[in-house]
Amino acid sequence: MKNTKTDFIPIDYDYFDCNGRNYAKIIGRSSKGERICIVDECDVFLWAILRDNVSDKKIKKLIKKISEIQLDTKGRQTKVEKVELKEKNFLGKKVKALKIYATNYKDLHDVADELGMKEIKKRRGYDLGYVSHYIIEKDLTPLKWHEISGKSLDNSKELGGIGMSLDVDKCIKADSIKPVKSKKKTKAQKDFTPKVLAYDIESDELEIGDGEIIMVSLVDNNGFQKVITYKKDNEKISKLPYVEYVEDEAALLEKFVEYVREISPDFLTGYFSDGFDLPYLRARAEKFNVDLALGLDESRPRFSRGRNMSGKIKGIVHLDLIKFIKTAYAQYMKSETLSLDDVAKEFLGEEKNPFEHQHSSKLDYEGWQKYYEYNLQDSKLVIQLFNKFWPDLLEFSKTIQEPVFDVSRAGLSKYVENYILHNLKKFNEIPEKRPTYNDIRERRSSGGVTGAFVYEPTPGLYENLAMFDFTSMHTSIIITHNLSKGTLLKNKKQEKNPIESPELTLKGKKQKFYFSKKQGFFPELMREIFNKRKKFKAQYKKDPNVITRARSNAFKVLSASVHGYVGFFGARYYSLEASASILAFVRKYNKDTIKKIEEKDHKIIYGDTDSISFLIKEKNKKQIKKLLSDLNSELPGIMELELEKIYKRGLWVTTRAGKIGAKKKYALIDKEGKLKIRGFETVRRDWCQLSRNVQDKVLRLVLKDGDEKRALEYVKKIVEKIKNREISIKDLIIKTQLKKSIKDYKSLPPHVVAAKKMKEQEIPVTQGNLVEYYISEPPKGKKARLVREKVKLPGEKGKYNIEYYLKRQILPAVENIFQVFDIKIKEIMKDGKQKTLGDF
DNA sequence: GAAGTGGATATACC
DNA sequence: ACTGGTATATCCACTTC
Repeated sequence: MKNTKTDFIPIDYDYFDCNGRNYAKIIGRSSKGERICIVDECDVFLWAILRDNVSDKKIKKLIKKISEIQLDTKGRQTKVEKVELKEKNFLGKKVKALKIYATNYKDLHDVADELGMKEIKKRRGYDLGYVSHYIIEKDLTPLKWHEISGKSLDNSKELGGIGMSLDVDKCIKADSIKPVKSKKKTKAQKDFTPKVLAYDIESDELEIGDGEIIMVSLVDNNGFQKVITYKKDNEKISKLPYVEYVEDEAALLEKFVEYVREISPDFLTGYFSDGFDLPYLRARAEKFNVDLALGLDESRPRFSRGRNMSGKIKGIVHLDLIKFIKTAYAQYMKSETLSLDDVAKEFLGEEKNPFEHQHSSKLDYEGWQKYYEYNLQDSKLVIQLFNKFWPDLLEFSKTIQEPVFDVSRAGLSKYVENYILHNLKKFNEIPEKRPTYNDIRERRSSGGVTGAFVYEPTPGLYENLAMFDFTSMHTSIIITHNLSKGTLLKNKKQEKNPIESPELTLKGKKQKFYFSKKQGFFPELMREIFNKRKKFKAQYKKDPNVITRARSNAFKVLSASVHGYVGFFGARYYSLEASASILAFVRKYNKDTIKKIEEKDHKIIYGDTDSISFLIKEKNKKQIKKLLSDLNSELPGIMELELEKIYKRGLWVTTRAGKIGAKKKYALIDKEGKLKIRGFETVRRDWCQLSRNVQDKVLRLVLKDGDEKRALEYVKKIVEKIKNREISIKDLIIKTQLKKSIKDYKSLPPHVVAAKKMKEQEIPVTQGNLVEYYISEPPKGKKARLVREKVKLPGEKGKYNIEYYLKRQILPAVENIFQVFDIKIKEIMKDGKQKTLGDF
C-alpha cells in the first residue's frame, strides 16, 4: 500500500466497526478541493476510580481480575485488553484510577457493569459517544486544518473495502495527524469555504408523506439553480431557465438524488428540513421505491428517533438551519416567529416573494410561474442564511470541538458541556458521568434556588439617567469566586480560609456554602469562554455588521448559559449549592453597588439582576466614568461594571393593578433620539398591532418632546376611529402561540378556541403555531360574557368588538403611561362606551 | 349573576 | 427535558353571596 500525504479539514465525523474494533471515518477536504476520507483508530477505555487507601497488593489483584473480563454481547466479543494504574484528578481531587482498555466503545457500558468490586468507587468515561471520545483522544478538531500522512486505501479491500465503497477522491488510513499552526496556513487553507447546497420542497399536504412532492429546488453558491418538477399548466412549458421538467414524482426524486450526488456538497442545508423536507422525501421515495442514495456510500438518510427528529446523511452534513438559529439567536431576535420569511427579513433584509399558497390544482400558467419562482427563492434564502451563519457555525464548532452536525442541533447546555469535556485533558481530569434518570428526578424535585434581585421603581418620567451593568455577571462570579461542583467544600473547616458564599436560603434553610481557594478546572474553563465573549464583543464594536453582531450575541449566549448549565438538572457538572451561591453573589453585588451609588448622592431609579439605572444630576459623562472606575476599583477578581449608556429621559409606570412601580417594564431615550423599550405591550407579540403602535407612538411623544398633551390628542383620535369602525381588522388581529396540543389545555383561552375553529375549517394548525384571531361583536340576541365566545378567525366576516378593543387593548396599553402625568384616560374611554351603547 | 380570587397560560427581562 | 429565576398581565374556573 502506498504512503500518502495531504492537508485536511475535517467536516463530517462517523465511525464503523471492523472485526469488532471501532474506526473513525472522517470526511473533509484538502486545500486542493479534493473530497477526502480519513480512517483512524484510537484507544478505547474507561476509568475505574479507586477508593482511598486500597493497598498495592489489592490493586494488583484487582488489575488481574479486571484484565480477564471477556464479554459476548450483542454478538460482539469484547474483552479487557489492558489495565493501567494512573494518577488522575476527578472533580479536582487527586485519585488513583485504573485505565481499562477494551475492544469496542459500544461495550464499555457492559464492561462498567462488571466492575462492581468494592475497591472501585466510581466508573467513568464510558458515556461520551465514540466520535467525541475520538476527537478528544486524537485532537482532530472539526474545521481546523491538519496535515495527514498514512496509507492510501484507494482500491483497497482492507477495512471492509471502505476505500472502494465511498464516493471520495482519496481515502487514507492515518498514521500521523498534525494540526497546521495558524501562522503556517496557506492562502488556499485560509480561503476555504465549504461546498453548500440548499434545498426546499413544495407540497399541498403538510402531513409528512400525505401528499405529492410538487417540486424541489436546489441552489448552490456557484450559480447552480434548479427547480425540478413534473407539474405545469396543461402543456404550457415554463420559460424560466431553471425549471427542469421530469416525467413524474418518482423521476423528480431520482433527479434530486442525481443532482445532489453530482454536486456532492459538504453541506446539504434546508430550513425545518429535519422535520419536513428530508422526511417527506424519504416517505415519498419509499412509496415509489426510489433509492434515496444521498450518502457518499450510497446509503439513505437515517433518522434519529425521538421527539426531535434529525436526518443524517453519510459523508454530507445535513444541516437544518432553524435549529441552530433557535438555539443561538432566538432570544436576541426581533422576529415574531422563526419562519423562513421572518428570519430572512431580519438577517438578510430580504422578503420572500409575496405568495399566496393555493392548492396546486387551482393554478394557471401565471400561478405556476410564481410557484416555481417562490420555490427557488426559498432555497436562495436558505443558502444566503447559511452564508450568514457559517462564520458562527465555524466558530462554535471549533470552540466546543464537536462536528457541525451536532453543534447545529444541540441545546445550550450541550455547548457548555462539550466545551468542558473537550478540555479536561490539560487538567488530567476524568469526565463526570451523565446523570441517570433517577439523578434527574431527584434534582428536579429538590426545588429551585432563589434568583436575582429586581429593584422596585417609583413610577415617573425622569431626565438624565445612566445605566451601569456588570459584564457577564454570573460567569464573572463563577471565575472570581471559584464556584463549581468540584470546588465545593463539605464544610467550613475542610480548608483554611475558604471562599464563603453570602448567606442564602436553600430548601428552607438559611446557610452558607464554602468553596476551595485552589483554582478549579471548571471556573478556569469558564474564563476561556468569558474571554472569547469579550473578544467578539470588542470586534463587533469596532466593526459593527450583521456577522460580528451575530457572533457577539452567540458568545454572549454561551457565556450567559454557563450559570444556567450549573443549575440544569441534566448537566454532568450540576451543582445546586454552586448555583445557589452564584445567585447569592449576584444579589449581593447588585445591592452593594446600589448602596455605593446612593452614597454618592445619586437617586436609584431601577435595577434588574446585573444592571442599575440612576439619575446623573448635573454630572457629565466624564464624571460618571470616574464614578464607574471608582466602583470598579473596589470590585474583586474579574468583576467589572460598565457604562451601558447615558439616557436623556426614562419612563417607568405602575403595575396594572396597584400603585407600585412595575418591574421589567420601562422606556428610555438616548441623546440621539433612539428608544430602548422593555416589557411594554409594544414589544409583546400577543397584543394587537393597533395597541402596539399606539403605545409606541405615545411613548415616543412623551420621551422625545415630553409632550403628553399631543400624545393625549393622538389617543383621542384613535379612540374616535375605533368607535367609528375605521380600523382595519388586520390591525386588530391578536397572535398567540399554541404551546401545547389542543387537547392538553386545562382551560379554554381565546387562542385555543381560535385553534379549534381552524381545525373545523381544515386550516392546518399544530402545536407551536402562532394562532391569529380577533374579537368580534357578540352574535345578535346572544349574551357573550366570555372573550372566547367572541373569537373570530381573520378570514371570518364580522364586526370588531368596539368595547373590547377600547377597554381591553387600547386602555391598558396607554392608561399607566398617562397616569404618570395625572391624566385619567379612562374618562375618555367611558364616553366611548356610552356612545357605542347608544349605537345599538 | 356579580365580585373576588387563584390557577392556567403566554410572554418578556436578564 | 434539553440553560436558569423573576415578573407582568390576561382570561378562565371556581367560590361566595
